[in-house]
Amino acid sequence: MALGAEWKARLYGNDSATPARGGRKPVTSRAELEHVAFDLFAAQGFEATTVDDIARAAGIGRRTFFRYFPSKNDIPWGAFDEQLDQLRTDLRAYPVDQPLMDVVRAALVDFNRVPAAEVPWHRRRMALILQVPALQAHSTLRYANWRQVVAEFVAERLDQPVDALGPQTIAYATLGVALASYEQWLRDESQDLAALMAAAMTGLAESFTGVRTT
Amino acid sequence: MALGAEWKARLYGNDSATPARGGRKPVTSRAELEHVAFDLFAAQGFEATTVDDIARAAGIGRRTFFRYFPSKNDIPWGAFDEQLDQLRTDLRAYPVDQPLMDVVRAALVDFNRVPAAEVPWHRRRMALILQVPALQAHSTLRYANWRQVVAEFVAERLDQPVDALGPQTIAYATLGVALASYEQWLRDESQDLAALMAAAMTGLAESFTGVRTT
DNA sequence: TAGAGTAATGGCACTCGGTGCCGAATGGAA
DNA sequence: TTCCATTCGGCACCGAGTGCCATTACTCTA
Repeated sequence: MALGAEWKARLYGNDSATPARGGRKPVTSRAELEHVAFDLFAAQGFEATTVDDIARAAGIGRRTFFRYFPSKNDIPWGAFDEQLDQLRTDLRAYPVDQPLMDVVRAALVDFNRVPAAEVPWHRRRMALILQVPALQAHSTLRYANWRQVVAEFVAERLDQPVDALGPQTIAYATLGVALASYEQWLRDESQDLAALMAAAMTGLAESFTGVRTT
Repeated sequence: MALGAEWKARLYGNDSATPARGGRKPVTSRAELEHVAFDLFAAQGFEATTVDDIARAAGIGRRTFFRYFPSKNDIPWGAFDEQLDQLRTDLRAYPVDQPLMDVVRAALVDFNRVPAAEVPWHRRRMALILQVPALQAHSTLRYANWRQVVAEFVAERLDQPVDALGPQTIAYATLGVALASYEQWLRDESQDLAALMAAAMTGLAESFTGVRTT
């Protein structure tokens, strides 16, 4: 379950400067398998689609499927971990005098911005992740890395250890904001994801007004 | 995975006024199995312990185990869903003029109060849930019910639909506060869980001060 | 052009969680 | 004792995931 280190090297590209001298060429790609799988999911549902089905539809062996994805549950996640590096960078690109939660909110919104052309695809992806129980569960493990990135940034700003209560709480809460927003976004096509996230964040802030902070 | 309706009836007690006329007596109990399982988990770890191991150690058939727990992942959860009814009640026991987030915070703290005698047990339970990847993942599904209870209460107070952005965001964020607090609590024996939750909540509130709420 | 080396493939067998089925065992009530 | 309800647990089966390993396909070099 806990996506080993080999995978990071294996899954997320050729790691730039890999010589890759010889050897047989991969017969397919993560992207292609993802596509094949999504079609099947749409047709028969996630649970009802077996890895065998996917492999057969893609013309590869079942065993080979598991060389492209560590698990069936990972199919919808694409190159998520790669994007985390971007988030890490983005968070630090904001001026240091900008209030902490403003930065977090802005970065959250940015992180989840997708090109208009990919919106329908992204919807399907997120619908799977947020609505299929097995994927809901699995996603927790993926979110952990995301939270870690946020927590690291907050920890720096607050000059606290990463695993201290403050940074961790904020990271968890921010994730909550994101998830609540996504659920809303999936419910209503016409809503703008970025706007929802901003609204959720400020809404949460508002709900705390009047709470004693000492 | 999605714990069916039969289970609610089956797992969580005799449902008070059940006549239970005749029939063979259960040969064991959830509590006993939980105990046997925890011993094995402590000895060999969660992953390394198979359902067969547990059944054998408890002197029951493997098939029977699954009549007591819907899955291996559910072992540490005890009677969680029962407690939710308590939370639901508690939230409404606070005066209506008490600020929303104060009530949520107080209820959160109350919900997680455990008798001193059970603290060591609770620690082991939560250590499993929060640290074993498979259980981390599975717990998401259990938390959903918890969030629902909080969201319902918030929705009433704000006079919004349960699935609106506000209630959902607050429910998610509150869950985050709880999880961050638990992680902290597990890290340091000497900390008081209730105090950590209160601190996390007010800390989150503080972090929002200065955020524009319009 | 014939290797030699390298990397991906995919079949096989296996483990483990989880389920449907069904006969056997158990205990209360008539 | 008989009937009924309920639990037990074996059996067969499914699907995800893994270790092993021979095979295939590709590149580079002698």
